Amino acid sequence: MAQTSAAPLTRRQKIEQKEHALLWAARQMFVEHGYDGVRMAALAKRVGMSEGSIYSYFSTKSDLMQAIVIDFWREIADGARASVSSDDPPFQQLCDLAEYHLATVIKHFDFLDLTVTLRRGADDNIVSREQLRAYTSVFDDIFRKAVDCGEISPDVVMWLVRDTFFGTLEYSARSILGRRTQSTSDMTLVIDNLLEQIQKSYGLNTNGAVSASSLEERITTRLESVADRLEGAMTQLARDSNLES
Amino acid sequence: MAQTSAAPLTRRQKIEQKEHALLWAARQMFVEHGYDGVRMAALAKRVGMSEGSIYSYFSTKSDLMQAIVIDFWREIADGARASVSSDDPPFQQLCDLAEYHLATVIKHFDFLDLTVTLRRGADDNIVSREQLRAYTSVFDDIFRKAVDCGEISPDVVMWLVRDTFFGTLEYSARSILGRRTQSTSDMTLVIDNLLEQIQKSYGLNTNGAVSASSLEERITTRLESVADRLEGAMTQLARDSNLES
Amino acid sequence: MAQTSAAPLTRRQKIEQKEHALLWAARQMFVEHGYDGVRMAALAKRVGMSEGSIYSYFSTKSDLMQAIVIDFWREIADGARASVSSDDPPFQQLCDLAEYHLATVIKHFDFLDLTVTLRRGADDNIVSREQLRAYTSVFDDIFRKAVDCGEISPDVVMWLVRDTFFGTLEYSARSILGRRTQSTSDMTLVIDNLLEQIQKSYGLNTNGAVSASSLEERITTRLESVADRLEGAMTQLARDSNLES
Amino acid sequence: MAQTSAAPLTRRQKIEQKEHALLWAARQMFVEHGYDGVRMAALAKRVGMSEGSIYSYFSTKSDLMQAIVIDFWREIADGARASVSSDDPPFQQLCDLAEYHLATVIKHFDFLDLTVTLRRGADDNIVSREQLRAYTSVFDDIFRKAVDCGEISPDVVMWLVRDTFFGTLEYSARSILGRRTQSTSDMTLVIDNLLEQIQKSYGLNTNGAVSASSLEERITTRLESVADRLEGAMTQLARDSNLES
DNA sequence: GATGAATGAGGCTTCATTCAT
DNA sequence: CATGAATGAAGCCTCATTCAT
Repeated sequence: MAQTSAAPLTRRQKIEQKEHALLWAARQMFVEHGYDGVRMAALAKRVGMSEGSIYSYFSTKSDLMQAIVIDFWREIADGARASVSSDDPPFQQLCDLAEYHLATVIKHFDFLDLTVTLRRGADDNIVSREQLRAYTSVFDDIFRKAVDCGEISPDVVMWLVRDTFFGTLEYSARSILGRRTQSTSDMTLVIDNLLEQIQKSYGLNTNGAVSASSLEERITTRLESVADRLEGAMTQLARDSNLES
Repeated sequence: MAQTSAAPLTRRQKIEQKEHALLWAARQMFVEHGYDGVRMAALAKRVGMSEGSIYSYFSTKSDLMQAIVIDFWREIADGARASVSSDDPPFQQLCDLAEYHLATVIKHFDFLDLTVTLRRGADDNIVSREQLRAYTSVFDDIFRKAVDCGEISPDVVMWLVRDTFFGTLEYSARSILGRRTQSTSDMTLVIDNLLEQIQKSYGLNTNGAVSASSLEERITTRLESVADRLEGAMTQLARDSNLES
Repeated sequence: MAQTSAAPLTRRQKIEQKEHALLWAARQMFVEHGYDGVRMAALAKRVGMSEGSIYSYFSTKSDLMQAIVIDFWREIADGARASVSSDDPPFQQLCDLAEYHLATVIKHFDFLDLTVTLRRGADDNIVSREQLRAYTSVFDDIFRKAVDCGEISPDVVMWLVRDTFFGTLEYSARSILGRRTQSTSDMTLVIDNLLEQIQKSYGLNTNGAVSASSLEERITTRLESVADRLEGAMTQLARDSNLES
Repeated sequence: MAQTSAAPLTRRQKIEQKEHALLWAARQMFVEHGYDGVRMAALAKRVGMSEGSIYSYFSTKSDLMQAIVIDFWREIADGARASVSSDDPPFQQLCDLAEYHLATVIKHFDFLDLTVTLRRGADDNIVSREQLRAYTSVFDDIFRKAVDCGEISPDVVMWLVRDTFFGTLEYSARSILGRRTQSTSDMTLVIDNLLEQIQKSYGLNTNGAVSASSLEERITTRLESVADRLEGAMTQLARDSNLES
């Protein structure tokens, strides 16, 4: 805003602009033709650069891809966070997140597919697990809040629900895309069904079976949470040690 | 019949034997290095054939891959069918199927991943959707029986449950594999949780058999899981430390 | 005739029969697909032999081709000799030979072309010059007789006439084949023209026999030719118009 | 302009220079070893490029060959036109053309042979008939002029003479090359003989036999010429009609 | 003898990356 | 700094010929 319309910020800005164009064009091409289906020469022509220039932005085809993927995940992670309003009750937030996730997976299916494809790049792991974790943490935060609010029983194992949540949505997305026509009502159906299930199975306000969980149960749950933290700490420790070498 | 057990079945049998060996070796290599990562020359050397010979069995690298995938799906579809005994009540069958599926997905994760990768093979669709349908039909059959038996409400939309079923299991498999160590108790946890959810959400008799599983039993399972993970993390830590030397 | 109908002359005869079938099938395939376009495997299937068997008749693909070519040349050389009756005056014989040659070149053009192709087989000269000489000797014999008879001046250089003779006919064949439609009157035209030229240029008796052919006869021939060509052009035009639909 | 004569014309010129070298080297090798006998690797080494570089000039081995052939025909067609001086009487021009053609065919015999070989390239017609027509048109032009000048009888069918002309020369070239030694006197002999024949058979100024052609003869000839034009017009019409679709 | 599976040496072509201009 | 021609290492596949059965 401090910048008047005609003021050309040569240098840095121009460069970032080009990098952006490059990333965007590359992303489209990768989705369309697959990683191996894109030739650097074709990409260069598409963005109006020379092949050599691309290499001044990203030193490798694989690097370029990685940058795209990172951007993508940051983008949809932000979207996920934005899709829920922290004022709503956690359950509503979960519902919003589900809606966002399903819609996103369907919209960017090809790209996600490509992403998966590249988790197998033998030599160089283009897509890391970190990016995924950043995304799922949105769910985790809401979930923990739900527990705090008493909407969900504290002895529910989070990862079980998380896996059900994302697993069901992802598979449903594939299933929906497999059909001839994608009706939004199918999406609504999936989300309602999923949330209802979670509500019935783990919710507190219903007089469900889970509420009968005994004291012992709670004890083990706590133990588990301790184990979680311990494990996390240890893993971190191990990783740090490795990186030093 | 004129031929005793140990007799050499010249000609045809020998060839089938070789084809089998070829398929097997190729499968291993594809899983290990990915489709594009496998060079026909390397494969030839691995099975002890010449490059040219491979082409008398499969006229194309892509053909070979396709044969492998078809075999694989037939194999696990058969396994799925065999994993359930039709005498059991449908819910038990679903439980058995879940167990089989989760175990299978975990065991053959790399291969399945590869399979997904190839669904994007632009020009030639190496992996068809038919094979998948043949597999999921096992679930459908059981589900329908469950409805007939009155174990599941007749107004439940089958594909919703199917997507939840496979989606949860698949994602859980990824999640489990993502951890340093795979404990069988985690798998049990996932399956119990899934089935319980289905039971609660779609079952007709609320006081179902599964929920009757004794509290002690479940506590034990949880404890085992916690112990497993701690142990795993520690082992991993130790191993990592060693690598530094 | 020494051989009764049902008497199977096993061994030698059967073999020669097979060799004949092989040569014939190979010839057809070579003409159709060119030397390099024929795979020994395909040939084997076509004649109903195994690949290995072929090699017991001809130790090399190139050998096989050579045998075919030799047979071919012997065949048409015999045909050439048969096309002229030694009772006729030499000039008439030359005329018959020309007719035979032009017809033969047109009929077997593809094969002759193939033959030429192989004269360039760098390492192994599949088609030798001997075969050609055996063929052209038919011309030479007649020519010499013509000189002896006094029909042709003794101081004419034979090879000059021979080259004119075969050269004109071969090129004309190409030229005729290049047209949309092949009319026989074109062939007659070419032959008459050629012989008349030879007559005029090298003949001794100016008022030779050929020139004695009645005027009416020649006019008729010309008219036929004109009609043929007009008809051909029209047919072609009609056909082309149809293709537009 | 700022660039002196000897200055290096970087970029484009250098490339064209390389392309030229490539074409030339390839031509030599193709003539020497035949189309299939030339390996791209060997060619690359010969011109001092890398294999890959060749493909940035010609996207295919076949393309390369085609370019060579086109160049060749343009070259000799130009040569043919240059070999005759339009000031000379047509007959002299024909004589010069014959000399040029015979010398050219002998000089480039191997290449022409190769050219013929490739007219049979099953899938892709490497050598088109157009190129040949462009060449023979030189003859046609002179011939028509000769008719106009009254050197040749107007009722002579042009293609008959054309076929005799080129056919005789080509065959003679083969014949001369077949001999141990190529004497120029043989070439002179062939040309003199050919021209004399044409002179005697079709020339007007001699009191040859042709001049005796009766009135009827002339009538048919005229008819023929009419047919020629009609045919030409029709063919053209047909071609045009097709191109419209 | 007949068979046809096996061989294995290349052939053409592609393409990420570099580097002289 | 940008350019884009050059590189060159493989990759997949073909096919005449052999030889164990």
